[in-house]
Amino acid sequence: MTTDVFAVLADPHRRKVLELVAARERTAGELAAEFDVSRPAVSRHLRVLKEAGLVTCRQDAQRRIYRLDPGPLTEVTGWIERMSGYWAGRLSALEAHLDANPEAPR
Amino acid sequence: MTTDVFAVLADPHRRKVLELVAARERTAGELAAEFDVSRPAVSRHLRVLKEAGLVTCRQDAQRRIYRLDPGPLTEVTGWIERMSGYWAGRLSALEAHLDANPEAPR
DNA sequence: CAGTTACGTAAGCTTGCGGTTACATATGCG
DNA sequence: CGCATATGTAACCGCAAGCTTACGTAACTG
Repeated sequence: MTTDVFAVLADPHRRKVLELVAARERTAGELAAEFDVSRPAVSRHLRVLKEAGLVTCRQDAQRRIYRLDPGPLTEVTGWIERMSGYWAGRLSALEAHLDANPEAPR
Repeated sequence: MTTDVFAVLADPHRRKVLELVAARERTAGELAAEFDVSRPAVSRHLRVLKEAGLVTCRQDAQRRIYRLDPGPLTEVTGWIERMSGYWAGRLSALEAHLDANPEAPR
């Protein structure tokens, strides 16, 4: 089971599914109609998204209605923020260095 | 050439490279030493990262020194923010509906 | 210049992922 | 109950992605 959110987001079809369910919940059929690939393929993507916790699914008669759960996305934003944090720290170190060695003043 | 930032971030090795260069720039050899895979494998990851614009590379004698460029990450954060925006809109629509039909008041 | 260091590239192999077709399951309907 | 609708599962296939080994290429070093 692929539980890595980054890997799940790597597929454009899955990202489009998320965009679609972000606005309003949709049935599997409605979602499948938006893609050029076969319905089983979409069904697999939905399973992957569900396993990753990015969508939830409730049943209404024969239909399965999918809804976005943006929770796991915090793993991504958190990682990027940490990166940017380190990056900012590195930059300020560079600035300190440039301040101490002003050979190319702005 | 894979220019899709999401796909580039899908690989854990590449994410670790980014984490490593986020703190301070590193040579290809330093980076390779941090992984259990062969050096050519790391070299390929570096190429992918470079093509995606996530790292830059300058040469110092025989060494290649890699540095983070967080710029392309905005594509990811932007996408997630848009998602969250739609999500929030959907939520407020739900809230409006609940306000208009208060059959389960809080 | 010959040897070493530090990398990247090429070629080939393997595996995993996404796709399709065919089938199973479950619910509503007459 | 029998049929249609809606959807997931199974089995199989092809290809792209990542890994490895072997080799090519600069640049420093004595």
